[in-house]
Amino acid sequence: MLTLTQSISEKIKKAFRDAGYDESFGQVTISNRPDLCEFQCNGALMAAKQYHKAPIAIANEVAAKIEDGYFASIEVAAPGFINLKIADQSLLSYAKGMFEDEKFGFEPQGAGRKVIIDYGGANVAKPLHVGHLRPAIIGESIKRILSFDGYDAIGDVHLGDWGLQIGLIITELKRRQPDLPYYDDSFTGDYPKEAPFTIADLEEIYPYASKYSKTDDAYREEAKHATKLLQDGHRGYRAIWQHILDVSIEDLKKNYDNLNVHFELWKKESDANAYIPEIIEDLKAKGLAKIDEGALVVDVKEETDTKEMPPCILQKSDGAFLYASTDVATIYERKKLFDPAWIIYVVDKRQGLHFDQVFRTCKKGGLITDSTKLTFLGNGTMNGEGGKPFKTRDGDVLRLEFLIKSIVDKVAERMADSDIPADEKKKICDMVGLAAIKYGDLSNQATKDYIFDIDRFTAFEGNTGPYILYTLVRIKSLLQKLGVDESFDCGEALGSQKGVSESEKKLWLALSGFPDAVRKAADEIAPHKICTFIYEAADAFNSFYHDNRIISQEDAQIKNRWIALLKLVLGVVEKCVDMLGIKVPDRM
RNA sequence: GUGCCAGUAGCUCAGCUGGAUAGAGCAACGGCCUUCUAAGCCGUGGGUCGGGGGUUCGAAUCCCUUCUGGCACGCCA
Repeated sequence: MLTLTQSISEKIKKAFRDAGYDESFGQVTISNRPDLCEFQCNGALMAAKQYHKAPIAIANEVAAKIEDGYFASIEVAAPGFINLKIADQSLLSYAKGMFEDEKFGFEPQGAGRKVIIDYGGANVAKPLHVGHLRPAIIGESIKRILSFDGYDAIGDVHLGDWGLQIGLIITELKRRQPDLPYYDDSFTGDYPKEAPFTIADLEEIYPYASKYSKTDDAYREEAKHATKLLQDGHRGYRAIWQHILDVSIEDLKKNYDNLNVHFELWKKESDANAYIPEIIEDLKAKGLAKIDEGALVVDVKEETDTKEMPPCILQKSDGAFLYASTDVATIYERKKLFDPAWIIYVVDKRQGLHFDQVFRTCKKGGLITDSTKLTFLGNGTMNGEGGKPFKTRDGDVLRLEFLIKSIVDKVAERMADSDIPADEKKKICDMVGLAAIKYGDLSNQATKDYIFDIDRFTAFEGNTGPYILYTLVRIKSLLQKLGVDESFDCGEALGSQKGVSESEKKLWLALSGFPDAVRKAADEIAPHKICTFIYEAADAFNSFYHDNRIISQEDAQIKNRWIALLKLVLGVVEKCVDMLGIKVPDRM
């Protein structure tokens, strides 16, 4: 079905046509002057130039042609705006269509197309830290939005398991436990099933080794060498690597689960490793990959470049592969295994140049064709107070679980007086805390840096996740008190326009913007547009709620229409919140 | 040095494919709870949209320039 603005636009376009003008000027938008009208058309202003005519004259001619009955008022305002108010019955009739549609009037566009969203960025052997939060939250939301838009949306965690970090751990572990069989080249038996370390050990070993390698060149060289040996298939190192994977992935799954972030694919950089040699041979054969300063590189400069564009390095002078190699190979692998129409990377924006190089290499080398769109969605950084990077008091990166805990604790403080049983309350605090974090994050543009202020996010007033949840909980509670069940016929309840108040109409209008809002969010891969819609709907609902006593309403027709309204608010907003990856409690 | 991004109310952010009086939340101030959850609602004050040019009937939005801040620029990921 058409969205409300589309369907109004159709009528205005017809009027432009009937008045002898190009119908493209009939596009209608939601009014930016709600005091004057609900919808506006600026087409007469734009048509004035082409037809060499005063805009006001065009507007008047067009307004005279607009079909009567659908609108409550049609006004022309200087210098040439056409201002429209929709009639109650037209609006309710549109709302009826939303009820009857599985997606509330939203027309999916992605059917039959596969999109892979790469938004994990987690590394094995390293705990999730605050830097992992944004890609996880944004990526999960984009996946849900695109899935709603009909795409076959696949989230891939794409674990970092193949770089120097593993070499560092192997080296450090060797220093600490040199007698382990993994380091004995003459060992031919089976390696132990059990890892010689726990996740807690790894979380200590890696930072230590990383730090130490910066002060000791020989140590660093050894780690690089270990990385190379691992990639070349060193048996013992492969076994250690497998232990690291086993221990880490279990822990990561648990942590992502707690965030309500889920991946369809748990692929790893190493999975793409097998493709690297053939890709390199191919690129060499095509004359694209060349030795430069000892490294194997692909020149990715383009004539239109206005900036320096360093080549994409596929193989280091010591023969080892690196970040760019695995990313190129990953795209190749994805093309081969899934042939997606679209691959979206939700990764820190500081990696923009790297992905530019990788994408160009893939396109130049024919590893990917025009049938697969590549998008780099660089997310901005989450900063602490004063816009400075989020650190602990000691200056270390803050672990994600600590951040979440501090938010949930604040929520619990707020809920201390509630008489909800402790175990249920705990679950509610988790949900509300996560909603505070996610809504706070997603209501900002994904590509911009933003300030995460714990006190502000846990304040629970204004445009926040908890406010949204509170609103939904209110509605749930109302419907429960009203005893409304599935059999309630919303369509029939919309038959009467009796006594539609201003606040009620505003709420219907707000809800009718759902298809447009989701369309924009999907087309622009911009979850914050969903947040804007949610807030406007919640705001309109709370005004309506304040103005009208629903349960005690005696007129059955009005009461039933209000029940339908409640159901539509709940259905639409819950859908939106779900697209953000936020869960709604039954009470709070 | 080259390039990218940002600069909008005291604070945090929307708005940016040109349109009417630039919006919201927080903070400040003033109202509203014997009545469906006050984590709410209603209202007041607060902005030469970093500065300067230009294009246009019309610019926060497009172009140029300049200042400030952040980031990235060959063998880390």
